[in-house]
Amino acid sequence: MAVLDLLGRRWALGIIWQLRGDRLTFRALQSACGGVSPTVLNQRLRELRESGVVELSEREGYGLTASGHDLRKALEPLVAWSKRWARGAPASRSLRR
Amino acid sequence: MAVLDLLGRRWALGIIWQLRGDRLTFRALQSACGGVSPTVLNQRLRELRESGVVELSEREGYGLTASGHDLRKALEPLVAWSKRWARGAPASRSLRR
DNA sequence: TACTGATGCTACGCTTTTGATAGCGCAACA
DNA sequence: TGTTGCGCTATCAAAAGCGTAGCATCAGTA
Repeated sequence: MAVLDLLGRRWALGIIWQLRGDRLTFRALQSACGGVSPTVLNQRLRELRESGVVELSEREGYGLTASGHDLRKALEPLVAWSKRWARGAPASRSLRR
Repeated sequence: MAVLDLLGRRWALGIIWQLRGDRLTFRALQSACGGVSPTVLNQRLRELRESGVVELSEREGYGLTASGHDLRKALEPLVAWSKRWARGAPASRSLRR
């Protein structure tokens, strides 16, 4: 299941989720993701671009490809679940780092 | 989006996916995930248990909770997407480590 | 009473990944 | 000619992950 390898890296899911609406510049994306280090952001973006999920246009910045939008749609049940989960399990959010 | 933090760690999605059917013992789960080190597996399992997604029964090993099964269902569109993606983008699977 | 095998899990040392910060090269603009 | 914003890289420290070995416990068995 290669997709779990692609998406099971830190920020990968978040990046896709942040790009669900308008296109974002590198720096906008960086701050939207809570200040990821540019090293990792760039690495993730490279992987996602090589996977055909994310694309960069010079004018408008980063955005999802058609395939990426499909992926974002496939993520929606997950987000719906997470909302239910956040409501139902308030003690569970304390993951120490 | 705390769920992306929980699930955006290595093996987290895979563990949930492996538990979709029967319950598995620690070691069975370990080999089902391609030989994850017990250190990481145990840490992920602890996080997932604290989040109420996975549970351990002494008799039958690890399995999903009701919430965990919901999550697994929410993951199905993602798996469907990944199959399409694997078919359509054969050049994309080469993520260097 | 050992002995055997399976369980969940920890300890250790090392590699890889991620993080924080600074800054480069470039282009548009004033 | 400076300034601003862009994508992105360099560097180094910290955190996460990995591989291996092994512990403690319990059930079955001889």
